[in-house]
Amino acid sequence: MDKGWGLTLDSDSCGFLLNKPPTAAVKLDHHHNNNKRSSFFSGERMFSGMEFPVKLGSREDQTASQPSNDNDRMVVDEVDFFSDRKNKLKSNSTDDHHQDSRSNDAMSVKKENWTGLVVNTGLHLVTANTGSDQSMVDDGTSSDRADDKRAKNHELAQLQVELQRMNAENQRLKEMLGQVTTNYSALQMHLAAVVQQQHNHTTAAPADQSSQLHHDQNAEAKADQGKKQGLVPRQFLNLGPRATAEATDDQVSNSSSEARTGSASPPQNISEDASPKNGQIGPLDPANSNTFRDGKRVGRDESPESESEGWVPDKVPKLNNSAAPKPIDQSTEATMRKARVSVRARSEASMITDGCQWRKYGQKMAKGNPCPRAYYRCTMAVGCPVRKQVQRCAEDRTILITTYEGNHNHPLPPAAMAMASTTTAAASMLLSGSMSSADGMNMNPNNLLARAILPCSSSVATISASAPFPTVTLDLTTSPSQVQRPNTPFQVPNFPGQPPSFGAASHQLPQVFGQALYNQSKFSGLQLSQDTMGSTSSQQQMQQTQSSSFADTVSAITADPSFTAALAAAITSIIGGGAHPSNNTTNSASPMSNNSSGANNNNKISGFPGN
DNA sequence: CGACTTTGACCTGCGC
DNA sequence: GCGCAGGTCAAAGTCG
Repeated sequence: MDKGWGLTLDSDSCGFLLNKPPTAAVKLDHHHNNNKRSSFFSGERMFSGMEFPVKLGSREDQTASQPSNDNDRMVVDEVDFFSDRKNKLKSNSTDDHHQDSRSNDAMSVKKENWTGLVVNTGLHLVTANTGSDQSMVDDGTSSDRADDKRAKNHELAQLQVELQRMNAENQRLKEMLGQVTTNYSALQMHLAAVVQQQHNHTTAAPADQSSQLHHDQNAEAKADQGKKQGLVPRQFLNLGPRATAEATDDQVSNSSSEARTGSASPPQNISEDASPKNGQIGPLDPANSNTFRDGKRVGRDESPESESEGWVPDKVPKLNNSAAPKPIDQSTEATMRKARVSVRARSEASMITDGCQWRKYGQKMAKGNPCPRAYYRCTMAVGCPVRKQVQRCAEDRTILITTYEGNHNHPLPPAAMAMASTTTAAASMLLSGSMSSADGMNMNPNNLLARAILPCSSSVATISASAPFPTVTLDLTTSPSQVQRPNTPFQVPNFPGQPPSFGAASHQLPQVFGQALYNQSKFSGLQLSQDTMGSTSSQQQMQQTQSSSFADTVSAITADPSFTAALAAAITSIIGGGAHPSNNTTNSASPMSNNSSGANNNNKISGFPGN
């Protein structure tokens, strides 16, 4: 009978194992076997001999009850149970556990058969262990030991079960976190857009004027440079081939302003940018084609690096000057365009830790910047098209400019989700905005985002929709508060998944968007780092008041019934449309398509005047 | 030994 | 056509 108790210990553990995945269960079993071979083995004897009926009943109880009650459970049951379980566990997966109870019933009916089965199946896994220990069994002390062991095993099993449960929970939370992060970014953009719209309506009389005012404010620095070169700060408008064609410089400014305001017009600019890619650009005017051609150049100018480094000026003239129309097919345009997301962050490290694995495949000295530009390729998946360029800002060596290009074609680790989702969302928005303009506001749910981002972009994020590569620049180096808009304090909390490196940069990823929102739209090259230039002092003050004002702003905005719908649409677009890019390789929909080869040619960074 | 970095060569596009 | 610049490739070297 003591044997039976010993058996119960094993069975208990086994009972716990029932809930566990096969692997864990197996380990436990082995462990138990080692510790309690004697008891277990005796158990087998018991089975073969006499005790099945009792065991059966107890076994059912165990299966139903789970670990906690096992201690009190009768040994007999466990013995049978253990044998059954062991055999089945080893032979089969966890599902078998459920079947165990069934089998137990069957066993009661057919003892001999069952035992025979036990022996056979058990032989492979169990018998070896048991065989050696048979002699061991039987003292009262052994039963005590068995109790202790059983208790320990029970605890262990519980802990393991709990651990697994926690792991599963953790996994779910991570997934949720990724989605939440994406949604959060979208919401921020939308919120910024709404705030800006409100601000525009309240402050400015005519939307156009107001928009221009903002634009002018934002672009002042740019304008200065642009003027130097004979360019107008409005280049942002130029982004779309159409914009240039349709609008003169002044008109361009107007259109841009509209986009900022969040009116229907904004998408136009964006759409223009993105539209070419999809070939949705409505009518391609020769002028458009021309502009588009310019766009190529602009695109290079726009390349985040160039922007960040203020290389723009040189190219800007080119853009304007490049009036020479060069007809380009839509398809060509599409191939040429590749959305990019540039992240500016302060970091001492040579490269921002974004959770992905990168392999350096090249390094070049870029004109106008003493710091070499490094080219990295994502190595987390064989065919992953994502590439990034890392270069320090010539103006401020502490600023690290990372430009992402392409969509990951593989699952991302949680740590990489934040960055990937952010960049993807930004790029998606950029493209989607273009999409919408071409097709019409309502065509794509992303339009909403585009609207949101555009207005924001004008003030906050830097979007260079221009030519080949529409680029969104997320500037983490500046304080979120915007010079232009005291009202809009979006300070984004830390990204959950954000790697510490960003923290080191002193800017959290979420801030990327927050700042992006605040940054003025920079036309590809025009802007100098206005962020750094203009707003530092005021921004700091603003930040202090941000938290309170932000809460107010949020509450006010959320109060608006329309906001809910807009928000839902934005989230939907991001999740459904925008989110996909990260996981899908060839999602052309996202701005970041893969034409790496094409990209090479297109990007040309004009010399950076400053350095 | 494999993975990664370094670095010069090569390709492509654009401006003059 | 030539030169410049950006971007990529791939051999050689380095590191764990």
